[in-house]
Amino acid sequence: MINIVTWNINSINARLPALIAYLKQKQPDFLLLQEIKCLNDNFPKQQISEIGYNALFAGQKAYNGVALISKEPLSNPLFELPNAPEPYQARFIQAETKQKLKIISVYVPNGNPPLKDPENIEKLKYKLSWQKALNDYIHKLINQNESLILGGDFNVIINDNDVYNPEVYKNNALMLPEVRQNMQKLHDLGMINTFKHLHPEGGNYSFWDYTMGAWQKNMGMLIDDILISPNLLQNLKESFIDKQMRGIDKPSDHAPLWTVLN
DNA sequence: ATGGTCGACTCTCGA
Repeated sequence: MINIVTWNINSINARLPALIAYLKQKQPDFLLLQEIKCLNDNFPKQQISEIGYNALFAGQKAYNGVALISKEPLSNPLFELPNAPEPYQARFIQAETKQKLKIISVYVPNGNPPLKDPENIEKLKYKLSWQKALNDYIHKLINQNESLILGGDFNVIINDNDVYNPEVYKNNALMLPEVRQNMQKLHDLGMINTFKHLHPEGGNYSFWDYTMGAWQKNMGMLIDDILISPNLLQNLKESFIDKQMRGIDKPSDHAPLWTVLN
């Protein structure tokens, strides 16, 4: 059994006690983090290694940042998405397990605010370019018959039933048709969205905004996903969202999403 | 109950 977890932690240093307690208690094999929001020099590698975990990370100042936390040491790290748009942002990290699984943590650009003012269209364009670069890269790996675990915050509400009120978000960069089409491309390449494959009914969320009492009112959305390559589908056991982590003191606005393979 | 999101950073931006 292999447990893979993705969690947008919204600052690894603000969340460090919760992270350490979570690793100690739940013992995932692989934890994919997003929005660590620190420079590499400020990554808490000592505290993580003290509890028996390895860490690879791609950080930057103040924003973004991704990491791979693992029980086994990982090899062949890649810290940049090939052909990603300029300027560089820390949104991609990949490494390999002993069994030659490629594990990838991504923080896809948010892209808001959409349209309206011309200056801000740049964020949406950056998102679309980044998604295309990811799709091209995954396409290449699938053609090479690699075994892939691709997890992270994709910043896409895939279906209308993945958000409490789709009307509110219909012009939002998380739901725009071209953004959804780029996400659909991963599916068309054969990648399987583990949670949605096992729970197609909708109404399950991984993110609740800090504002509006969104958590208390269950005004959430599903934007965190773990995708696996088609050659791993036979091993897919279960997937679930660990909602209780959104209810802790000083929570991230995202809950961890788990996938179990055998 | 006189509030109302959070985190990083220099005070405003990004989510």
